[in-house]
Amino acid sequence: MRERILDTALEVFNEHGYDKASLREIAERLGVTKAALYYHFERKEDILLQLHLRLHALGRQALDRLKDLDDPRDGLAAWPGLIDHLIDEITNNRDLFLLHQRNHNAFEQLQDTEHHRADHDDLEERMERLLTDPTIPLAQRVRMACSIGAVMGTLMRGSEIFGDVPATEVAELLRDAVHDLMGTAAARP
Amino acid sequence: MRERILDTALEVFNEHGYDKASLREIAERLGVTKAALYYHFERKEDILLQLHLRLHALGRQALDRLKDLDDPRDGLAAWPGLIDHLIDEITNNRDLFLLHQRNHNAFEQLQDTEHHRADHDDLEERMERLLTDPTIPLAQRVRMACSIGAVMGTLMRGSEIFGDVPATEVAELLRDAVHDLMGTAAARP
DNA sequence: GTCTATATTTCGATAGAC
DNA sequence: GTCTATCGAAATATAGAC
Repeated sequence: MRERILDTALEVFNEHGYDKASLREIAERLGVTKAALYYHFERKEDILLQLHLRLHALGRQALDRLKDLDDPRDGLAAWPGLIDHLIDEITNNRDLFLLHQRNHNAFEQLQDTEHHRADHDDLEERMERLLTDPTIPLAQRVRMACSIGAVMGTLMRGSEIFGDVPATEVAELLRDAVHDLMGTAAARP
Repeated sequence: MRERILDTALEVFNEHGYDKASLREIAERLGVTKAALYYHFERKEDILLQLHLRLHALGRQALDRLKDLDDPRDGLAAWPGLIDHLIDEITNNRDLFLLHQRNHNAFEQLQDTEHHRADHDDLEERMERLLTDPTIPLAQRVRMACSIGAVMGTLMRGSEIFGDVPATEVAELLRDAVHDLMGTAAARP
């Protein structure tokens, strides 16, 4: 039941935005009442938190692979694999990524109240640490940020723009584009 | 005074998100009361609408330039100029773009209630029309979407990641990156 | 144009029965 | 685990004086 609530909440949150989405509507879609939700989650915020953890789990393994490299600069070699992974994950979990992107403020305020800051080692912070790593040339870091933005920006609104094109075809073109984007970076100082 | 309200509202909206931002806080920062705001704007929604129009004005001229081309495929030649323009506009109006990106749902619900759909010819719709234009090869359209995502994604979180780097330097690297991204696209079928 | 009230609504959250 | 009923808070919005 917890999972059913989370699935439905994800739907409603994406339709109205987290703030304007009401627990009443979530409950109604599940055929129960508001109070029933409070048996499974203490606060509305906790529902969002669990969805955040879903998202976090998706990225953890990918970033762990990068982290285990001895030399952070080897990250460049691992980058294409990371991007491929990202493309797959966004394609398979677009709702989750959409929620995160379009409710940025809600997720930010989540971290303020978050009690378990110690263990959860936020996904975005790790990405930020990577993009600010001074041992990586600035030009490359900019291109890393570009590639992430390109993948996100293209796939997020994917269904509206490239909705009539097979997802695998878009993914392929996307990989090509990012390849060109990162490829020439190594040739520069 | 209207402009002062809009400026302050933009600040508060970006700090707490549109939904959680209260008119009380906006009024307090201006040293007036809530009721005073209602003399200048009929509803909270109208404040957001005016900020939307500010954003819309920024993009209109750029897209108009593209629109006036006889052959839509000439858009490819004009694309680098459009991207340069976009980079400048985001750099000079980051708060406005941030508001739009991080409160997507609020802006969506804005259009539902919007009375003046006729004239306002939404910026996003025009961009979407361009990216779905079937006379442009799919590979190029994907790269157009990529370049927009790259610019947005990099500059939006710019102050947090590349905050210690001069904006002009980031912009320069960004232009290079987008150039490589679009450059090789022409060489493909 | 700005103020002091106050009306109205909606939502998150709780208490206690079943 | 789910229900009915209700509380309390907060926000948008309005009425009318100055």
